[in-house]
Amino acid sequence: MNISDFLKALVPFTNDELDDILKHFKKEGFSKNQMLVHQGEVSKTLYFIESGLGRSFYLNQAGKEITQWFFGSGKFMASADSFFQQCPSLYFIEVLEDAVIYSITKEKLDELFDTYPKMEKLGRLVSTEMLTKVVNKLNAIQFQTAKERYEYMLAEFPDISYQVSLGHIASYLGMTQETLSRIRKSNSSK
Amino acid sequence: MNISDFLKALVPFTNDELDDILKHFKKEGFSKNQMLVHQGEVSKTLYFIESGLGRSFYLNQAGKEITQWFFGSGKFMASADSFFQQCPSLYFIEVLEDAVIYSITKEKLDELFDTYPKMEKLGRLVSTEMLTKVVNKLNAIQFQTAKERYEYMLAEFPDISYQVSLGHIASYLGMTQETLSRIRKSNSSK
DNA sequence: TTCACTTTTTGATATAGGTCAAAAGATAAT
DNA sequence: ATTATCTTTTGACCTATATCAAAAAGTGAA
Repeated sequence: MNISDFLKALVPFTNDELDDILKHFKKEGFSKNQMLVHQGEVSKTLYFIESGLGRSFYLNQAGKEITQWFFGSGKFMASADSFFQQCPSLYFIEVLEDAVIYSITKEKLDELFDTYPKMEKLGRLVSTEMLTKVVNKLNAIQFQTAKERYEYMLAEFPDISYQVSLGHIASYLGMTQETLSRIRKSNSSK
Repeated sequence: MNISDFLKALVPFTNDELDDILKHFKKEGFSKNQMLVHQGEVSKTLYFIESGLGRSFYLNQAGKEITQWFFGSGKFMASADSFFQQCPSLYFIEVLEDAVIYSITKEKLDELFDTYPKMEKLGRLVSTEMLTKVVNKLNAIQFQTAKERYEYMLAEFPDISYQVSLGHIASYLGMTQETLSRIRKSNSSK
């Protein structure tokens, strides 16, 4: 999804405003497996995925990668804690499928917030929407069986469920890949 | 914590602005066990807790109350999904300790957003902060043992951990009250 | 096409934490 | 004070899912 369509859908920007806003973004292609943010660094960049797929993940005590979130096309992507609070990132951000991405620095975004009250509104809408999604995932994770969690994933992110490796999905859903493999098997035999 | 101190700490409102903004809120006392929002209703009200304590919870399939969030003094409280998306609330909002609460309707809040760009900023800051907290809880719930989750709660909400019943805390942390009771016992014997 | 490497599947076993039931301890109302 | 009600603790047992190990399937480069 195109970034200007996305912006216009949320807040009624004029074309002049949109032009100026888009000037602050940089459009770039990234290829599969590129790492956009590393754990421990302070991330200064917010990404918007026009096409492609990304994820955030961290390394647990055992050194295993734990996927924390998937970012599909038409979504903003960031190491939220690091970008918004300007603290060292707990997460890596990785491109999973070749992607076309718009990016903007924190400074430029803050400029936009100062210039356009409508941008503040956009920021507020995007974060409340994200908040709702995280709360949904939290409820799914907290009170559902492994199988129900996988079904939640299929319902909420149908596209992603088929593009991404079993291990990434399993860690995202808080289960081992063995368990997810068994769930898939039992589902397919019905 | 006082609402005007809270607002001023986040965004530099002038005194005139603050006066006008506060006029849109209503100050009220509520007593323990009062229910402010019921599951299924569309909530039109955002609350700010000056003193006291509240929680959101829902009933699971078995009809058991599952605490979803605690709201301490100096925080905004709402059934976020219902208030922001104006959909039927998945949650109840209940007062747990006698409270002094400021409330504002969605209409009046939207008026404020339209009048004061600074209010948009406030809204954005409050939701990103909330987002960060929910993400933290999600990580705690998803990858920690019951005991670690309780320790996360003690660290993140030390005050609440002692004011609230065992059962409420247990469901908040995604475990049974029996398990939490055993954890507390094993902690105290060390 | 073959070899190296990664991902997924399968099997056997272990365990954290759930469930159920009942006792003990608090709290509140008459 | 006494009874009723609610909350917490304790014990016995069970189950979903983790862990460990190895086989099988898939992918890609030379």
